[in-house]
Amino acid sequence: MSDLLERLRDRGWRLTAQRRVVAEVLDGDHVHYTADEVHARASERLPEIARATVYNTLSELVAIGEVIEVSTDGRAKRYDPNARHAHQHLVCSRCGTIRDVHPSGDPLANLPETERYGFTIADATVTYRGTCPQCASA
Amino acid sequence: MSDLLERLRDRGWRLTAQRRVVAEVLDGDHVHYTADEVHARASERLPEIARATVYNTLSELVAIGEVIEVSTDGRAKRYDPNARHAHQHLVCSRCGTIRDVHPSGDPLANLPETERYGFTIADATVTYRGTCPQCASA
DNA sequence: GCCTACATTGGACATTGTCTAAGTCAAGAA
DNA sequence: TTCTTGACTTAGACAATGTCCAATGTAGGC
Repeated sequence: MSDLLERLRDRGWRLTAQRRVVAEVLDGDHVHYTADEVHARASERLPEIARATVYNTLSELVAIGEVIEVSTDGRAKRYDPNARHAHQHLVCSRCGTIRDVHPSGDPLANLPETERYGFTIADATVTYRGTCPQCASA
Repeated sequence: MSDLLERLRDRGWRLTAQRRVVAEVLDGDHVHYTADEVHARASERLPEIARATVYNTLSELVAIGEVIEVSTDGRAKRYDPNARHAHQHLVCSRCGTIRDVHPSGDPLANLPETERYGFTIADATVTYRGTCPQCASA
């Protein structure tokens, strides 16, 4: 099934029930959950899973680049399993939901050398903010 | 001195010592402080200022658009007093410091209608991430 | 099937931010 | 100037999110 699990095994990860469940939760849907939402969904399948384990697993997935950590507001971070395709985010200012979008152009090209101040720049993220259709009609 | 205070008075704000100090801290420097850093610096001039007051004042300044709230990582929000000139941010992944930068082009123009999913888009922010010279040499 | 290093657990703790009730004070009125 | 009043501030409790640790459990190699 999930080739995410394959890749984890290739990295020498022990495949525990907990990690499997967390990976499945992330894999299953295209919404970007908070750590607590992942925990809630994982608990449905594996009721005794600890919050700390979810946090650990998510951090590890982020560290190896399988998942991207997104913090759009000052609230909880959200976890984006779609790390394999470059994309940006569209955020609803009211409810906080996030959609993946694919703008054209490369933002890095828009930052001239004189505006880099000696930084070694690794990447650029673009966040579009607005109101989603559901919140607009509510 | 600060015409920020002028503008606040024009809006009917009561000019208390606390608000004055918070405005001065933001005005003084071009670094983007966290709320606690603002509180620490404000305390130097007005030792009895409460944390809640700093939070209140910052929120109010954000609400009226004098200050921008920036959350680049999942940690504390930072407050950017440079709200009057459009700009983006360059963030050091290691130490978290933020610099204002002015890229060319308009990111909004790069998001085609088919990628807007019915959202009413208000604005776009670009965050460049990398390593600052200080962290690179350390 | 046994071992053992790695993973999980549960709960204490840390950080950041919010709320409230009681006291204080800026600024307009007299 | 002094008075009055409603907006502002305070201290501390509380909430949300995230981190850490010692004890316990278990995946996978032998």
